[in-house]
Amino acid sequence: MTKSGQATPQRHGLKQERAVRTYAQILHAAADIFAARGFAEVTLVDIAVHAGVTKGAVYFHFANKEAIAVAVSEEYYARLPALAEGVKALDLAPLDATVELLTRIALALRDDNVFQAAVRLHIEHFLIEGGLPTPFVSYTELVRQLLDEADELGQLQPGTSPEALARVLVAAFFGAQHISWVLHGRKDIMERVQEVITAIVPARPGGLVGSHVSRAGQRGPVL
Amino acid sequence: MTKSGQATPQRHGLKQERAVRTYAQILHAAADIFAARGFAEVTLVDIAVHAGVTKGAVYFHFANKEAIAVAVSEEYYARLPALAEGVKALDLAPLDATVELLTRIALALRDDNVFQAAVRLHIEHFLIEGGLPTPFVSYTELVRQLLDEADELGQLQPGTSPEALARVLVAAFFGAQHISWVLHGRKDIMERVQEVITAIVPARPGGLVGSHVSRAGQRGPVL
Amino acid sequence: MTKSGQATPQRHGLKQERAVRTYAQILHAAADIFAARGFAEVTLVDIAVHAGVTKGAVYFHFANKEAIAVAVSEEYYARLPALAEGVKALDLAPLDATVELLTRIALALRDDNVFQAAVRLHIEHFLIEGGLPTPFVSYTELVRQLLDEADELGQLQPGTSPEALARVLVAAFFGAQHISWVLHGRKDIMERVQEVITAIVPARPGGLVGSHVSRAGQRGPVL
Amino acid sequence: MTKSGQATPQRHGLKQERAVRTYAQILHAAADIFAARGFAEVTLVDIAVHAGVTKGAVYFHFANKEAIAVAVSEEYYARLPALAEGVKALDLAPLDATVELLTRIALALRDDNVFQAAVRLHIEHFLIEGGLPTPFVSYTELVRQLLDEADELGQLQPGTSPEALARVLVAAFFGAQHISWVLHGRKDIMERVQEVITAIVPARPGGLVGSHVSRAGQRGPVL
DNA sequence: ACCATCGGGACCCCCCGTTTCT
DNA sequence: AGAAACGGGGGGTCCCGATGGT
Repeated sequence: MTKSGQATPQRHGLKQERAVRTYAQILHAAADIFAARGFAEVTLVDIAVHAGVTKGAVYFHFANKEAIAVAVSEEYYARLPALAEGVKALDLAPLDATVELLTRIALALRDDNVFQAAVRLHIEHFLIEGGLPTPFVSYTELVRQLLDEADELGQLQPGTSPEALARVLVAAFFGAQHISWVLHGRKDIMERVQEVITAIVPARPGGLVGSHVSRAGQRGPVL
Repeated sequence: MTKSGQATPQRHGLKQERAVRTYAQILHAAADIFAARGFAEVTLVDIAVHAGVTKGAVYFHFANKEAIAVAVSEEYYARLPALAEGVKALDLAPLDATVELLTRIALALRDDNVFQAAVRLHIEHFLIEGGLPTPFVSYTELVRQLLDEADELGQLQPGTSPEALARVLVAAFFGAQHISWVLHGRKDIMERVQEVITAIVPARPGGLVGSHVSRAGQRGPVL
Repeated sequence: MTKSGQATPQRHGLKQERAVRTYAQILHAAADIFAARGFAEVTLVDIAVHAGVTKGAVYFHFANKEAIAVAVSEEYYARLPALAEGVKALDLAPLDATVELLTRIALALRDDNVFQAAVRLHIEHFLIEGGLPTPFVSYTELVRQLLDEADELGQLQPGTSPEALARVLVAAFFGAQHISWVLHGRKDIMERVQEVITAIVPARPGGLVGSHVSRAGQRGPVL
Repeated sequence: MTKSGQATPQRHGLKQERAVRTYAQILHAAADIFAARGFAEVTLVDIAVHAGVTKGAVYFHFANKEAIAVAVSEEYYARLPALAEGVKALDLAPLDATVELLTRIALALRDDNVFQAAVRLHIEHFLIEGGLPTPFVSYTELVRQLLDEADELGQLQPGTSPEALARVLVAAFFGAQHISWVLHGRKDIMERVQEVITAIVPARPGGLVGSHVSRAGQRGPVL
């Protein structure tokens, strides 16, 4: 959330740095409020007020309400690869990397309202006429690559298709976080995701479920 | 759809059978249209027109738009047990019964717009102020019971919690059908659900994935 | 302006007589206010307030603001023939009838806000997306028929085309009333129209400009 | 269009000639676009874009949107006398001069978008809060002077008031061009104006309708 | 009882003409 | 002169009662 780094580097042709600040304010205010109340129940004014600017400012930066939603969603899709890079950098075995990736995404879903907003907006994507990025595919692709590697190392059950397993894993992860959200406001998301990992990801050689790495990743009070 | 039974059990003594017909018309029109366009994008007039009645008629039978959504959802929750009974009647081994149940629900999701509408409405439940039944719990409970039985028969991996497995299964199933819907309009739902079953339900002794029963179910309509 | 007669006989399928009343109220309020301030400067709320109803009522009777304008315009085009009939009934010589017709229309423009509104709306027709009736043509046709008759009676200058003369007459009449409106709020419309008649309509045999009939038509204080 | 002269007489000492160019660009872009779409339907951005400048530039030169409209209108009123001078220079008999004047104005209305814009803006003058020059009066005055001269030469019908005839002529001319605009996009304006002249201007001694001069004028551009 | 007609009021998005910073 | 921000409605839409017909 710091100005440098992940969020809205130098989008568009925003010339003045005040504009960049305003843009980011609006985007994050929107993420906050979309995460909490969804697309339909949020008005432009809500976003503007929450961002501490006026409707006009919002209108200057975004063509319409949908454009804001799209921008939030794109911010999410811009962060995902960064997250993946972070895992890559750990140089783990593929299955451990998979677990680590899912764990980190789960954490982000619990703590980062851009993630929360993006998921919720995608759920409501039919309300948003144009142009949310297609969900799941890049995500599934990410997981599939890791499982392919694992397969080559002979770490999957024989006869298991990495592609199918990736799809199942993504589906289960998505379902688990969704159910956790609906039933308990994502309070239990880490446990539910752990269950998913345990049940679906093959046991890793010499490793317990939940490696030290992924444990380390759990900064917040998971249990 | 018979007057007695699951749907609209003698709703406040509808004397004239025309009223019953009108009620059912509205309900099914609503299911159709909710399934296709969601809650927010549907207006009372849309439902009225699609049902071939006037706004006044709708208003007579339902307090408001949400009440219609709730009624559709309740219709769904009334059908679920019936579906479960159907599986029970087959007298299958618990894991086979689980598979059968999931398969049948997937088929219903593909073919029956009450099911489709209910899932979609639940997805948008935050738009619907009051009173959609809490989702997932009865569902998860159903699966858990079957897995408990399987556990007692020693058909689960040692150390596996039936409850956790039930949650994972439900999550994966939900996620799979959702992704299938978003990406391909549920055209590939059966394959995706099969993948889920294969990856999560333990292999049944001497049984291939997809028993004759569930195969048979893949052809005809649900009931 | 009485309920019976000229205005809004039994439009649409307005079943309840309150509805008919409301419709007429809105229409006349709109005429009033359009006549005074034009299309663009009038809001739906203005009309609703002036009619003593709410926006909802307006929305029930008219699809949008333009539809109101169109209705007012149509009301005008419904009254024109009636006016022409009134002249026909006098059984005057064609040129006298022409004069009488123009005179009566001028009076209506001075006194009747449906006429005023229609003319003004037509002036702003480019603001009104769809469907104002094409102006001038039926009007010109009316005059041309009278001049044709006069021509057959040899009352036009030899070599004069009745059609062209009709066009000129209509143009001059329209121009005169417009200028009178812009410069003097139509206070001097009768004099200006009289000037037009004098200059363009050939002198009638044995008749002075401004026959007794048309004088009689001038109920208000013309001079 | 030359820098000196009719348009933009040293408007508040524009030092830079770039500014002069920009001013003219905006003015003519505005004329174009006002002529085509009227005052209300044109936005500042439309004008700015069409002129190839930014909103800021527009605001530098004009206080607000109305000021642009007023400037266009004034440009028109600055050109009218020049047009009259051109006719004067031909040294025609007064009635011929009248015809010539009307013909040239008609041509300008057909070909020059400053004229078109001005007429249209005047039509919508009620939308333009302050300060459009009062229309018709200087125009009528011009014609009246010519008809006065003709009267003194005994070229009007006895008993005809030159003033009234001027008013009728202006009214008919205005009406004709307006109707031509509304019905046929001014394609037939020359014919319609010719009809007006034929019907209202007394036949000139030894001259046919449409003198060689005005005929000549029908071909080339106005100036 | 059941349903149709009609009217009520509450927003919301969008758009735009304007200033205020650079 | 350009970039950015401002704020005020307008029209449209909708969900829903009141009121009557059948």
